[in-house]
Amino acid sequence: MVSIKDVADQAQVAVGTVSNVLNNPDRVAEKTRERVLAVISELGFVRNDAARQLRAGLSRTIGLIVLDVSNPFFSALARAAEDRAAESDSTVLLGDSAHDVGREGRYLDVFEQQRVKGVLISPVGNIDSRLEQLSAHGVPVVLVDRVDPQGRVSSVSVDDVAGGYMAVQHMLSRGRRRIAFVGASTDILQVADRLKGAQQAVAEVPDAQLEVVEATAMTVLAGRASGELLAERGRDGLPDGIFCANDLLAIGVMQAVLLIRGLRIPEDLALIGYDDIDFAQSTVVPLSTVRRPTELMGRTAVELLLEAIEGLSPESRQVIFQPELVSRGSTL
Amino acid sequence: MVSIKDVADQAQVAVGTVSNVLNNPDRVAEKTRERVLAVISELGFVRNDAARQLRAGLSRTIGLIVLDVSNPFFSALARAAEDRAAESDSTVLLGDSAHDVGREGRYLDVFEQQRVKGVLISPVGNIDSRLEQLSAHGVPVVLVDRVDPQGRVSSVSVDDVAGGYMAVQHMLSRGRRRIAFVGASTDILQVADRLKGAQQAVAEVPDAQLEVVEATAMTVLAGRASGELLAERGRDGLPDGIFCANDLLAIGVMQAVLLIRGLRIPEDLALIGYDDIDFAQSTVVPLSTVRRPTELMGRTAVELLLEAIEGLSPESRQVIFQPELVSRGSTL
DNA sequence: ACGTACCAATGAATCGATTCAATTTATGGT
DNA sequence: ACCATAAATTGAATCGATTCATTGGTACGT
Repeated sequence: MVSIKDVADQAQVAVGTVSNVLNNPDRVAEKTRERVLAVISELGFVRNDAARQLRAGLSRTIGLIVLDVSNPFFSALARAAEDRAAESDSTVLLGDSAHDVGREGRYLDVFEQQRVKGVLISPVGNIDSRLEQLSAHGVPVVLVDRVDPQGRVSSVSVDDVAGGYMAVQHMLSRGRRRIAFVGASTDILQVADRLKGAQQAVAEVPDAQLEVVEATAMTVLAGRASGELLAERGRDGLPDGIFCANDLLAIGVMQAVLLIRGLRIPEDLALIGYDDIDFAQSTVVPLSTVRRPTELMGRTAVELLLEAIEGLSPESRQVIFQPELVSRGSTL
Repeated sequence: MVSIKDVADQAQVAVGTVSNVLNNPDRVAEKTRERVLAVISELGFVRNDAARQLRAGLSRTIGLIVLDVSNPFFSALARAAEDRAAESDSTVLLGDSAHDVGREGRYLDVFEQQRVKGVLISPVGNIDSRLEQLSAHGVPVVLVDRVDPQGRVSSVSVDDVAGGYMAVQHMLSRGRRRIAFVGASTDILQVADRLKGAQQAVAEVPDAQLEVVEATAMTVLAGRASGELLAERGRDGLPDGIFCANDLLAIGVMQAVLLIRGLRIPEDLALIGYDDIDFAQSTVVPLSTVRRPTELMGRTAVELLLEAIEGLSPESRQVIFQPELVSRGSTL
């Protein structure tokens, strides 16, 4: 394996000079620099990161742990984070906890051993003890899609109450009045917030009413079941607008309403989802939905982390983004 | 920052002993070991990976670069690879090239600098020059979902010809005879292979015929367009079985056929896709499809890499997996 | 010709864990 | 009690890049 020493010998300079060619090129005379660079590519020298960061005490790496890489929200966020990190000459190590506490823990261990500069994490469950440990070791943390109730660390998240509000307000503005909310258990914070927003919107319009339909899960199949349940009532008992807590549910509802009951969307029924997954624009009737500013969140998360690393702002910051309404055929 | 030296001082032993507690616990007397472990947790000592691997010359890390983390095929593969690597006390660094040569290159650079043990890669384009460089530096490589035509490195991939064959053979065995293949340009190797398999299956049945419909892309919308084109012909010109080169296309075809033309699946038309994406089982009529053994591929890729690292088998191995038919409602 | 800056280049010390030859301590047999 | 042997412990050397005080050169002004 080629080391800086080999390069130095071959180029007839001291190791310090080679190091300067790499890190402070302007301190080295042009002739020398060229000679060294020539030797570097001739020998195929590649910097040993371990030695660098042993000396430096810190790596140029940021750890990112997401709940599910295959979730488009997280993969897009990860990409944005990587791009932003690259701009600051850092690399992102991506870990997929797959909603598993054990995997999350293993990644945190690895990250600590690697002496990452900081950690971005969308935590599985309660990470209080982990937060303690990381901060005890001086590793900055930024929460993603979650706020720290105690405000110890910075976070980026989305205002789901506003998202729920804008979804329902959109249907109300289109003249719909009998609104149904379809979502899984409100134990899930995000679902509860979206419902809260929906309630606020309905409260502002005198003759509007909101009905809550609890689905068994946040899946297409659960949505289909809820859709059938609603459609069975016949024309009169039917709501004229349905807000689903995510796009998968909405797709299920659409399948039930359209195919199994032969109703028309949006004529008989307006429908809106949440998340703007890829599929939303490919449904039979393109699905209106609420989109989170994924890329901005990824970039901002990295920026908050860099701030924390550089100790610029000692106090933590909770950045909350506003979601965006995407209006498509299902609410025309 | 707590180092092994601090632990040694506090526990009144030599640094070598602390190291042995961590790496060769049975060489240390029980009493000493306990004392050292107590100090370790008391001081919150965390091994410095940089120092370890500087000394060792090699990390305990494997680099994995996939084309798209949000693709369920790759995310499942990545998870399996991580699990397998963990069993061998290694960690996987996951990089998402997002089909971008620049990103791929950046990851390879980082991996080289980090002195990863080896690299698993699903390459974006031609990586001949990269392969040269990596092998020149002695970094073992295993290709994923791609074979090296020159057989220099090991690989894991899927027999797409067999997959195409079993999809069409399945429909033939159900009595279908007028088969259509819907796929994007056969420039894509995978599409070409699946078509080849379809042709083989049809060739084995005297009165069966195969028609090729070229879609503009491998998406739901492109599938819908192709489906409408086919359905426009009316009953007589219609095939009685459609094989789509992936599930997205099949979902599009299903939308067109079912909703826009009011045909029945599978009565009027059998339909089968490829990939077994999550959505396949949630379509209105559950979609039959062909599944690749994703987890096995991930595990095997790691195993081939470990073999190459340990230099057990100097010659490369091309492992080709057989896909599996998943029969659902759309081909009953 | 001499002194003062300034620019380039040098190379020893450093980071922290591991390794291994050397040394100390413990154990058992007679 | 003594020696042989095994077990436990020690600590200096090592990995490779960076840093920085120091040295060697060059240019310029007087």
